[in-house]
Amino acid sequence: MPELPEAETICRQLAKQVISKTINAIFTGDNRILRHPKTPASVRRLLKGRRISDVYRRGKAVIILLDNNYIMIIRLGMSGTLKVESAEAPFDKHTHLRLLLDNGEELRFRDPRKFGGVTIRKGTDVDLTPEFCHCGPEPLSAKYDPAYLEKALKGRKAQLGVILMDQRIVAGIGKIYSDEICFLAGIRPTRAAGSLKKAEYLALAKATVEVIERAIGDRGTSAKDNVYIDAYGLLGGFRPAVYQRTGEPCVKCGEPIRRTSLTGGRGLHWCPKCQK
DNA sequence: AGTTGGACCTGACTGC
DNA sequence: TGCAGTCAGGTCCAAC
Repeated sequence: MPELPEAETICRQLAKQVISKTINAIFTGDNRILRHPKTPASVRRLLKGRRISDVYRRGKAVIILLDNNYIMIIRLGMSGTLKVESAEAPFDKHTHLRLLLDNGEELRFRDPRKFGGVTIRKGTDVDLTPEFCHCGPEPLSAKYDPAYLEKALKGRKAQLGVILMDQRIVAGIGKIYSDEICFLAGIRPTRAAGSLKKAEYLALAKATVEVIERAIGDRGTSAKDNVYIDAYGLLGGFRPAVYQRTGEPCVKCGEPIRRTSLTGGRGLHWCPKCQK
């Protein structure tokens, strides 16, 4: 499922293909993925004839900046993909948005599970939009350091593994990397987030940066039942140490990986020996 | 305010 | 073989 490294990979690939292209036509599929505005007519009005001036990432979202000072926010949900293809290439029923570019190619948003969506807002600063005005710092920014973490997590009783996925605390982390960061930091994701010692906040901050940088280097993660592919249709190369490895031996000590259930079939994965 | 848990959605998988 | 049931999870929302 696309988290920060997956979204970053897609952004870097898309940037090369769509920046400075003009959107000549807009075709929609299932309109439920249109979050704001909600109608195809409004989306067409805002996008038609616009030139794409930039593509970048914020958290897990792909941000497309338009020359009319509007921002398109594309959330990939858990099964969303973005691809540039020839307008002649076939597309299936899960392709919900197609933007025809002036070079005869189409930027296509496909999302079978429809957890993703497209939002268009006025402005040039995504952090001022309702979608991101409460979003936490990027984990690879200077703002995200041990002192920030300690302050943000102080007094919090929720499990660390859950808090790390809270986009208001830190942007871009989901299930895979929450598990992986806790493992690398040697801290159980089931611990109350506010119970960490100073050295542990330091370890957590360091582990976050290391895991995210490594995952970006590997172009993201494609887990067992995971449908993530990048903008070139390739699978990610990151191999999780604990995520979805319940019962399998820990890569460091061989102890079977444990899984703690959360609500809705979700779970935290961790090594009972390596993580305290 | 912080925390918990259900709903959304569908392909892939499991079990009878 | 076929069909019902289960699982996965990002985000939003309701309820304690």
